[in-house]
Formats: sequence, C-alpha cells, structure tokens
Amino acid sequence: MDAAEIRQFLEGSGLRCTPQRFAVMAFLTEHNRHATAAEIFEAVNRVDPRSSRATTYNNLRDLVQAGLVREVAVEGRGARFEAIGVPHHHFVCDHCGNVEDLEWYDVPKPAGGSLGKRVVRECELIFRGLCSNCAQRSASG
Amino acid sequence: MDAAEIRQFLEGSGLRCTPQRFAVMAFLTEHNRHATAAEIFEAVNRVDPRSSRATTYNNLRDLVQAGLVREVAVEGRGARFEAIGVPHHHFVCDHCGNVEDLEWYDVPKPAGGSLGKRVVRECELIFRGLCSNCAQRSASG
DNA sequence: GAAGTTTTTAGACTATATCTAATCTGAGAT
DNA sequence: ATCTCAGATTAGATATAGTCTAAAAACTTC
Repeated sequence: MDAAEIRQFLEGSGLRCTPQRFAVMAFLTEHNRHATAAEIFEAVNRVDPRSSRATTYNNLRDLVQAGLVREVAVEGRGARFEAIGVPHHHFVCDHCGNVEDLEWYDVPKPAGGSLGKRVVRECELIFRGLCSNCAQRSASG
Repeated sequence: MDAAEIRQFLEGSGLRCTPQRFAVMAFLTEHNRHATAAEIFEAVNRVDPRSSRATTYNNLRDLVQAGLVREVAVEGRGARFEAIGVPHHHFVCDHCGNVEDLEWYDVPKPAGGSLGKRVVRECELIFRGLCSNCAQRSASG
C-alpha cells in the first residue's frame, strides 16, 4: 500500500488524512508485524516529535472502527495492532512472545446448531509453541 | 472439579494448597467464564478480605506455569484466565465483549512446510461476531 | 518447637490507557 | 484569500493493570 492509497483509504472512511494518522497507517502497512501502541507511538513521534500519546490512541481507535486496522488478540501486556491486509493466521511463541503470520487457509465452522443464534463475522486461528529461533535454541542448548 | 480434586491437582503440581490459591482455582473451575484478574481478586477477597492483589497475581502465574490455568488471548484491557478443563474454542462478541465457549473440534494444521521449524504446542480458534443476545437486540432494535 | 522454606501482605512503583480542556488545522463557503 | 467551525491534536492529569520489595506469617521437616 503506497502513500496515495493510504490517503484514499482514510478519506474513503471519512477520516482526514492528518500527518499523525497517516504515520500510524504507514507504519502498520510497512511493518507487517504486530506492533504495540508504544512502538506505533514511537514511529509517529519520529515523524512529529511533538505528537501526543493520546493522538496515537485516538487514531488507532478510529482506524479500528473504520475497519482499516485490527487489534490482535494476544495475551500479555499492551494491545497489538496490524493493518488489515491479506488474511492470515497467527503463531505466538511461548518463549519470546513474538507473533508471526501463517498462510491463510479456510477453517471449518462449528457443526450443526452449536453456534445457536450467534452471528459470525470472522474467525482467527492461533497456534502456540516455539518459533524457529526458540525451537533451535532449546534443541541445541 | 470438587474441593478434594483441586487440592490434589495443586499438590500434584508441587504447589501448596493455600486458602488463597485454592480460592483462585475454585473460582475458575466453578465459573467457567473467562475471568479478569480483578474478578478473581474480588472472589479471593470474599474468602479472605485481607488478601493482597500481589498474591492473586502470584497464584495466577503459578497456576499457569503448573498447567492448570490458561491465560485467554482476547483484545482489550486486562488479562483473562480460565481453568483448563474440556478443550474448547472461543467466541468473542464484538458488541458486549463477552467470551463464550464453543464445542471442541479438530482444526487442520497449516499444510506442507509452511510451519518451517516451528514447534506447535496447541491451537486455538477464535470466532468473532455477535453473541445470541446482541444479535437479537440488533435485529429487533 | 526450632529452623528453614514457601507464601502472603501492604503499599510503593512501573506500565498502559484514557480523559479533559485548551489550542490548532484544514476544507468548504464566501 | 480568509473566515468558519467541526474535527484533530496537545500536555498533562487521571485511571487502570500489573509488578516489586521487604517484612511478617504460615506451613514442613526434623
């Protein structure tokens, strides 16, 4: 996603393309990691050193509401965010806590009537275990 | 799980069965909800009004390490915990934030070599959408 | 019942997130 | 161009979540 696309996305959602908001979105699309609010704030701060924490949180809330960003569900302190791009699943390392993306594939929904009257919007698959690095380290250590 | 079983579980994991630790475990097994640390602390506090927040956190950490309790991955402030019992998946309501259990069924692992050298310990499936209550309310409202 | 270990406690401290009121910005109207 | 005003941003106070410390208490073992 390049700068012009980000601008279009924001304005298409009724959000002004402010420098701070743009910086949040740009950071999230560039680094497809699962950034904490602190990391995102730091990135916005590189663009404008006078920017406020509140703005980063406000913008993250707006972007999540607009459907451009997703809050990732992981245990541990501090929310994590990612730009909504190619769908994928997640792998969380027990040891180092890193979150990695796994290729998307369809997951079967619960069978029969067990969903009851619930309405499913999306589904996320989280694997847990040891990432490549930690697995090798624990094998050789 | 009754009182004697909880005691056995704790001692089998090398943990003393203290009143506070017992209270944490008992609350989590009774209420198979996905309790926040604050709710658990409140429950422990009903048993012993002088108990400390730190103790609840210590005990939750110990119980997670011992494999009797799991920290549930959900977005939002405040970690949530559940006793490890029958395996199940989760449904998170977009609207009210409640976490509900869904019947367990096997989920296919990523195909081929896409896991690389990762070692998978467990897998969790999270559905998101509207719970029965919120779905009905939004349909009729 | 003494000695040593584990656990708990109170409260300070750190980290994370939100709120408030004042100020600033920019896109459309003129 | 510049006025206007809703939407955005700011600093800093406040709220919420979690951790740490040192001392006291509660068990275990002898």
